[in-house]
Amino acid sequence: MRLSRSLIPTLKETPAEAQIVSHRLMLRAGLIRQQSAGIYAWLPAGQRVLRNIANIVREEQDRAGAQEILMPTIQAADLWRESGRYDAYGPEMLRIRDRHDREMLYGPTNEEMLTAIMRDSVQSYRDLPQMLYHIQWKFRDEVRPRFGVLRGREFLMKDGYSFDLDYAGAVASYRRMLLAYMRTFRRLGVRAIPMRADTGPIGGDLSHEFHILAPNGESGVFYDNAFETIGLGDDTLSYDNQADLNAFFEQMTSLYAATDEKHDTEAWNNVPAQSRREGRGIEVGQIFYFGTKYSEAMGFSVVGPDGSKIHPEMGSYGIGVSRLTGAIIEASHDDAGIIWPASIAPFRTAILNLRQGDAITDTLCESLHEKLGDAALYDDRPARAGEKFADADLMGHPWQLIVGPRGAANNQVEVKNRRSGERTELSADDALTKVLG
RNA sequence: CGGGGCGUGGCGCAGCCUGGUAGCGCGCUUGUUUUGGGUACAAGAGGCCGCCGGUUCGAGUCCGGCCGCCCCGACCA
Repeated sequence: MRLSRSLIPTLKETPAEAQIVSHRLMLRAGLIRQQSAGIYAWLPAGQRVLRNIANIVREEQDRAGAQEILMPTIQAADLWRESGRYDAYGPEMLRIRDRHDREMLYGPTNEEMLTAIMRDSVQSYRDLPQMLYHIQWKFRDEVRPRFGVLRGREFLMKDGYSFDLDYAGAVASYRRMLLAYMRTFRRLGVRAIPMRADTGPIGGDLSHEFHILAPNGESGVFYDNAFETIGLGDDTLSYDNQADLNAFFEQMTSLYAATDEKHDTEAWNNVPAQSRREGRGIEVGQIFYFGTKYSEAMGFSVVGPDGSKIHPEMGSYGIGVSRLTGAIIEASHDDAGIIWPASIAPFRTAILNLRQGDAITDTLCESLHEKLGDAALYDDRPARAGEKFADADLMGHPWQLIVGPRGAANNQVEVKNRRSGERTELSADDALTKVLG
């Protein structure tokens, strides 16, 4: 893509409303623009990041055997009356009336809807287990939206739901998702730590929050530093092997990790002092088991092999897709701007033409652009070198191909790695190889 | 929801106290210049001063109401 033809409006100065670094950088790098408090438009570069994150989430959900569906953003109030949550939910739910004065709402989540769908479609124990998910915009009318997309009112979310015949099945689904989540975060280029979370009235140990470590995190976190070195769901594990899933679950949950809310001083003291780590974390996902809460309340049952009625055991699995965008920036940036992990960067490579209008430089840049295709952003603006450097660093492309007239005359370009800052003079072909590798 | 603050060109801000033709920096346009980390000079374009009402000969400025946005706290993915 050519920068001269793109809507990527970078800003030299920080808009006054943005306080924390990810919000500032998202505005300055031209990823988003605010429309209302906690509601954002995603501009081309931002949309690419969002799409990249969503695609990785989708691929890992599919790999774990979940099926993608798509549910509406607008739901009928009556659905929520069935579970009793219409009255219980409070002012965070955005309630709307249509032209016929019917009560509707902009969904904050979809347990009711999916339970109703299952109720209408699944009658036999033979049809279970099932695991479904959707990636959808949701809305919670936060009292006080802030921190840009980290605490927005409208947000893009992956929500998954499992339906099993019994508790053992629900546990198996839960463990499967734990592995899927660790694989997802690993591919996103961040280290997320599963922390024991509040299970509320359900009880048990089947609720975990996934936190990315970042200085601006909303929660204080305590964890065993083994999480900084162990493999987090590598490919040797198989979803088809329950022993693998159990062992992985055991490994993830036996190490200490908790937010300040669930911090247990006694257990903490059992962690060797040199392994204790304290910091702050941003929650980017949560998984939990909630049993038959909705299947009972909404009358969803299947017939068992002996003719008995079984209310399926359910679990819910969320990942904040739009929130991850901000969270990853919080965890990966420097004074100059964003440092994108390659897997989700809007553009893997930027081509910086330092002498727009110079025939040799132009030709080399065009050729690089053609070979790299859509994964590259070609800065073909008639701007000064300094501006191009600053914008490229701000936007955070993992690689920069810096093409100036001196080098171009010898078919040489400079390759800069955004994260390490390392620069290398290479032939055009070698540069391409390096960037594509 | 309690407490605090702010709305003036695309962005950052001054002007308001003490009413009298709306300003600065950045960005934008054109030209010259410069040419590897936001160059210099010149000439331009661009503003229902958040909205409504009041006071006044006259309101960005004073008064009232409303709307929007931000920060701290409580709350929350």
